[in-house]
Amino acid sequence: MQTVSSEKIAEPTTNDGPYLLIGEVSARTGLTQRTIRYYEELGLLPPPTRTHGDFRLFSPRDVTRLGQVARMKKLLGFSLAEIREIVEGEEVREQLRSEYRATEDASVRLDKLEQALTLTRSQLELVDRKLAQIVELKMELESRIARYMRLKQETPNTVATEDSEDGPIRQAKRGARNEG
Amino acid sequence: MQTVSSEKIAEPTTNDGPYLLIGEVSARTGLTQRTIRYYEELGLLPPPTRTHGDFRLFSPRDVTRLGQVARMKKLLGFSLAEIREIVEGEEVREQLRSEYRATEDASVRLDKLEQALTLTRSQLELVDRKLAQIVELKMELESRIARYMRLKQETPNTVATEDSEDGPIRQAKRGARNEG
DNA sequence: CTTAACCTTGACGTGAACGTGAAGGTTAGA
DNA sequence: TCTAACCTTCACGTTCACGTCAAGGTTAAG
Repeated sequence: MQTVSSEKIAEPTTNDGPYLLIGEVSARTGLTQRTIRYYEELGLLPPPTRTHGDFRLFSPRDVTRLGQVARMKKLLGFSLAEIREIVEGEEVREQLRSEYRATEDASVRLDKLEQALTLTRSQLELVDRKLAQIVELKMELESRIARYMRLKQETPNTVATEDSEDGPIRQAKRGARNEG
Repeated sequence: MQTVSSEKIAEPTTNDGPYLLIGEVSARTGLTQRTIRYYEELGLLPPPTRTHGDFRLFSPRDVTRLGQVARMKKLLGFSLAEIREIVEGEEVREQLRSEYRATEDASVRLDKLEQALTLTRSQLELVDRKLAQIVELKMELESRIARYMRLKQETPNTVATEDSEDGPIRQAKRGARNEG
């Protein structure tokens, strides 16, 4: 479809990889073309390479990155500005990677690895903080549930499981919908 | 201070609690007055009682609720519309609670408890889903860290075994006219 | 060469979630 | 009673995160 095959391009920049046009990237990531361009505009994505006609060519790495950004936004609820900060770290990480690959010097490589580790760990820490807060919320709900269960057991048992479905509780009944 | 003491109110709805004016609520929750009114407008908060001069009087429960809403938004990244759905469940829960307390009938009480349980469980499920997704993200970061650690250990004696599918990344070749 | 299906950059529109006055009423204290 | 500090309801403004044309260039195929 919109992958860029080697010889078809008049004189592209790089045509030996599975580079994608924006339409295909959009289809694969679920993001709209507008959104993708917007993310690039905000610096959430490194400027992709272009064909000589200025069509954007997205590397697999770019696509992965877009997925990361989308998830950050959806899962962590971060603003795009916050995500950019995180992702700028990612930039550095790739920079480190290329520096790593550019040398044979083991000590330099170790240094780069160490820096990449530090970076990734700080990203992880960010996620962990969110996680902890959500776990807290989860525990509150669980203790509430436990309280209900306790009350249920303490309530003297009668034989009736009859349905008295009148009154304003109909909403609650409706609220208990089926699960998938 | 903006707490409302009992006798000062001309003829409010309920004046035996530590009811607060919006300014104080704002100070305690960190939300602006505008935001609080907006949340009420959206139905995220039950309409608070009023003084005879129409000043809003927030119950401690209202304040708690505002805190919950704020956390939902911040932590889960939900839209206010989504939060309203969750919080409507909370409304029902309180309704159930008052109905529970209004009866001595054990079977009715069990029924109410059952409904409250169902409701809270569905809320918990929502939180759990988010949690699971974030854990996934966390694990990715951790595996990345693990990879770095592995590389670190392998580095002293080996050279360039690891190879991903990305080629050398060149920058855009023909200048886009609008680029800085 | 022609054409359809892509793509490009503007540029204006939109909904959500508030911010920011404006104009005026309420409350507590002197 | 008077006033400062609150509060009220409009109502328009703003930022974010895109949506949606519009006008025109590029690419692949016939």
